[in-house]
Amino acid sequence: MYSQLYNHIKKFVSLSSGEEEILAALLKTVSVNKKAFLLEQGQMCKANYFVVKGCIRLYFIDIKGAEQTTQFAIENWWLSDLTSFLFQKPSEFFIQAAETTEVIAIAHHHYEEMFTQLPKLERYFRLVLQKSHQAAQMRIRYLYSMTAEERYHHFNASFPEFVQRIPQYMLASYLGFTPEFLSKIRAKR
Amino acid sequence: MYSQLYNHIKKFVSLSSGEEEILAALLKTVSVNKKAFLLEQGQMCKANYFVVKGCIRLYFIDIKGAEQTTQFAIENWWLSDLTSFLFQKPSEFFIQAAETTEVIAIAHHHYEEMFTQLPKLERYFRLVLQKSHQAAQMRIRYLYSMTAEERYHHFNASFPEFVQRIPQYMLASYLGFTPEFLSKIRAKR
DNA sequence: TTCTTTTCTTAAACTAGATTAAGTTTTTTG
DNA sequence: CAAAAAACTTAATCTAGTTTAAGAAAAGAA
Repeated sequence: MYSQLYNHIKKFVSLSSGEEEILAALLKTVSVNKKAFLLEQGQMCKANYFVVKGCIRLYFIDIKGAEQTTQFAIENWWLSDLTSFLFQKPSEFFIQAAETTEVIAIAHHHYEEMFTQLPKLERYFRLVLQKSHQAAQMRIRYLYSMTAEERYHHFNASFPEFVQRIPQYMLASYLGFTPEFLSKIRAKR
Repeated sequence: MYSQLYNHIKKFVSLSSGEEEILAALLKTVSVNKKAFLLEQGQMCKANYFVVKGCIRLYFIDIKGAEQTTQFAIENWWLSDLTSFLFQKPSEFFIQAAETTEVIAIAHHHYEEMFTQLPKLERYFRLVLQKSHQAAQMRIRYLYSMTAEERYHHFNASFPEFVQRIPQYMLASYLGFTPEFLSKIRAKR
């Protein structure tokens, strides 16, 4: 059922089958069709999501009405609007499936309980968040040091299979430029 | 000695005086003069730093030779180049004191030991990292939705005292534009 | 297969912000 | 204190990337 998550956790901390059961009681599998939403602007972010299969993205709509993708999560990554999730404040973001996606959700009302019942997951999430923070530091570095064109080529070289999976307009907004400009870059080849 | 850090930890988890002693054995206080470095490009990031008093910044030097500040830490914040710190890889960043600063350092060779000896600190760092991740999500949102001028006014309104503490060229690079452009914005008042 | 919707492309006009360069003010240091 | 160094300003010129608008191609749906 949740074996993919268990395996991910086991890369970082041990987990007995008794503990798996305790955890299972707090989890829920959710299937999201392509383009469907796990979170919409104005709602409280109900859960922290672990992607089992597929791809989800965090985005918002800017003043001009354009979608700005700020994060993607694929297999074995967690994604949530933490500000909204942790404090149950209305979100400024959407979380949408970029492909038909299956996620495991840990709901807000189970989140602290999870750590009380399974304190070793503090370590797991500490390590997961450490990795996210590392990624964020690199992300900002790239945004501040590369031109739009360099960011595209770099991303494309780093994640060629992923680039194939998502529409270009999502990638363009993630890399911080317009779809039109992405077309221009691609036309140069 | 380390009471400011203990107090910060106690906001999140309990800490007995016995545990304080265990922790103290792994920590070190470092004083850094204004403009001095805790980390230079090419070195391994030796520690994770908790700012007791003052201000440190994480920056790199871009292809054009300009300093790009990607993060600041002031009182009661942690800062490190996580990629370099965790994996002891040569860093692409500098960590420099923006003011004469006092930090508490947890060295790389003590970091995992700290969690073994004091597992409850897993929770403390999980919560600290959660907050950092939240801040990173907001940061990206602002970078993607506001103009340079809006980012300046927003930051200025949010952290007026902090803006007074640092040179404008550091703030400009943190907000993602040039010092010349910042002057231009300020001249509009 | 056709129709509809979504995604991608092209190109001309435009602009936010960078660059360059010189001068001014402030801070630091001997 | 004077001199040097660091930080800030101003303004003209320039450019990377946006905007607008229209059409083409690809993907879904029926």
